[in-house]
Order: sequence, then C-alpha cells, then structure tokens
Amino acid sequence: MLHKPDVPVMRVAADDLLVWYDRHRRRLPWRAAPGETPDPYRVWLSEIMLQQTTVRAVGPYFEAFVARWPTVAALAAADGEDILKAWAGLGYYSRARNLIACARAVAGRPGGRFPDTEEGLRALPGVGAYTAAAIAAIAFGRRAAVVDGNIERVITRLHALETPLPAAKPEIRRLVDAITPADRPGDFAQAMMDLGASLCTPKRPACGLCPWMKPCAARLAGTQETFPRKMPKAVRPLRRGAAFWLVRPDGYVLVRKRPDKGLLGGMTEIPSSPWTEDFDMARATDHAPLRGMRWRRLPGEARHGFTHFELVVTVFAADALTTTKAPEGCRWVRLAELDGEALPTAMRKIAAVARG
DNA sequence: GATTCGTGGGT
DNA sequence: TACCCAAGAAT
Repeated sequence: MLHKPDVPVMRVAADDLLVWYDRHRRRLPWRAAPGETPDPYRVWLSEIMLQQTTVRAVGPYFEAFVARWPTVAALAAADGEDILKAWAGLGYYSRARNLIACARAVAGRPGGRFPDTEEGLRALPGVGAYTAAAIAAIAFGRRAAVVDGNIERVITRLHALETPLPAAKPEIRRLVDAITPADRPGDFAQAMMDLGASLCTPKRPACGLCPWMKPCAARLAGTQETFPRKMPKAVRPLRRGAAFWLVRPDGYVLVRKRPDKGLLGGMTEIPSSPWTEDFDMARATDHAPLRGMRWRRLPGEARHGFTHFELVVTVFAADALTTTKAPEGCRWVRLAELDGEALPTAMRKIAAVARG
C-alpha cells in the first residue's frame, strides 16, 4: 500500500537539518538563546497563543502577557476577566479560557511547576497532541514526535505522501517519530517548523536552499507544491443578524457578556440577535435587549469572516435615558472605555458601524 | 471522523 | 475578489 516503486527511498538525516537550524534559526521572543534553559511557562504560553495563529499576530500579545504576568503563578492569580480582555483580538477564545484553567491547574501542582512529560502535559486544559509534544521537547528536552501544520507539509513532501489530510496524520506522526533524534529533540522540532515557515512554504518553496533537498521525493518529482494533499473543504454559508446599539445621553452604551461556551464564548458583545442563514430582518427588533424603544436601522453593515461562515450584521440604534436599567445579563459601559473591554474583532466592527 | 472555533495577512 | 493559510483543541 505504502510502497512506491517509482520513488526512491532515501535516508533523511536529522543532523543536516540541525546544521541548517544552527545557522538560520529564527529569533523569536519566546525562544531561549542557544545554551540557555527554556522557561516552561514562556514555552507553554507561546505554544497556546501560536495555535492556528501567525508568529506576527502573537508577538505583541506574548510580550504584553509576560510583562504583566511573568510567571504561571502570577497568571493563575489573575482575574479571569483581565485575561480575556488582554486576549481580545487574538481569536479562538476558548484558548484563553483554557489558559486560565491550565495556569490554575499548574499552580496547584506540587511546586507549582508544569508536568515534564508529554503524557502529563497532554492532560492539561488546552494542551493537545501537538502542544504536549512541543513543550516536552522544547522545554524539557524529551524526545517527542512534534507535528504541526508546517511539519505536515515538510513530511508529506519529503515522502510524496499521497494520503490526504487529515487521514494522513497517523502516518505522518510515525514518519516524524522515526527521524526525531534523542539529542536536541526540541531544536529538531523547531528546525522543522522553521523550515516549513521559511523555505518549505505552501507556495513557491525555496527548494534550492533546503537542507533536505536531496532526499525529498516531491522535489525529485517536481510536485512539491501539490503537497500536502487535502480533502476539499465545505463552502462557507452566509449568516445574518442584528446588533443593538443603545446609548445614554451621558455617554454609556449597553453591552452583554456572551455565554461561556460556544462562539466568542465568555467575551463581551454589543447585544445581538442570533446569526442565521434565514434571518428575518423585518422582525429584527424582536431580538432587541429592550422592548419599547424606537430602534432605527443605521446605514451600512458590519461584515466579518469566521472560519466556517461569513457574517453580515445590521446595526440598530436607540436612545436610552440616564435612568434606564440594564436588562438581565447586560451592563452599561462608558463609550470611552469600550476599547478596553473583552471585545472580539467582530464586535469592534459593529461598534465602528454604530459610531459612524 | 467531522464540526466548531477568530483573525489578519498573503497571493 | 476570493480564496488560502497559520506552532490545533475540544467535542
């Protein structure tokens, strides 16, 4: 099944990659200098932030977090709401909720230290197969098969692996495990990720500079850009909804905390209707947080793309009184302090439409 | 195994 | 413009 008589099987040398890495390693805020002992807290925090998130986007967030919460104990002792506010804009907010739970779990362990094995790490909230292996290897020098999106691309090209993702994951893991050295496993993992990020890129890989050019089966066949194979993805539907911008004459606006689970869980929102594909805009104000208001539809719309659907929100505005009580689950926030709230980007776009 | 879960930048 | 993609995890 896996035998490909037309593709020569070549020996892949971990050393060739490590030599390249020692010369070209990226300097990243969370990466310890050569010879220095990595801080498990910084390794963990960066790995959580980097899940499905670019290095560029993570940078400022990582710096802000370690400046404000220098240790896992400090993070564990922090107000959860402050952490959500600091995370706002980075996306995938369940990560922030798991971050809090994980910090508190670690702080409650003997010595307040992270587990130093892949298995122990895997049991922590928000730590899956990739992150557990990455922390074990990078922070604790454990030999572990680290497989992220970069490494999937590198490995499927190296072996010209025809199996489409995600079905290919178990085989990729075996192939990575087979070449992971006992010495410098953390550097090896980071080297493969650097390779995927800088040379073995999705488009126009720089094969001429690659330390693994010779053993790469896809390069030999000239098909490197076609890997990894992937299952076609579903079309993204369009959902619509309404948001309700209620302001008081003294400069307060009504906001609401979203349920802890689900989309934008635990974050602050401009009170909104559900978002559906068959939203009835004529009955939009049925979803308003307060009845009996003179809701007027504002010009323009807020558009935002989520992973699995496209969103278009129509904004309705009304004037409240200084004495208007906030409905259940809602609260008043000073307009000038709205930016400091745990507002996801989608909500900031809605606020921008409302404020003209 | 398939879905759900954000956001910004690159092409 | 309309995709694609990024140091994935939880359910």
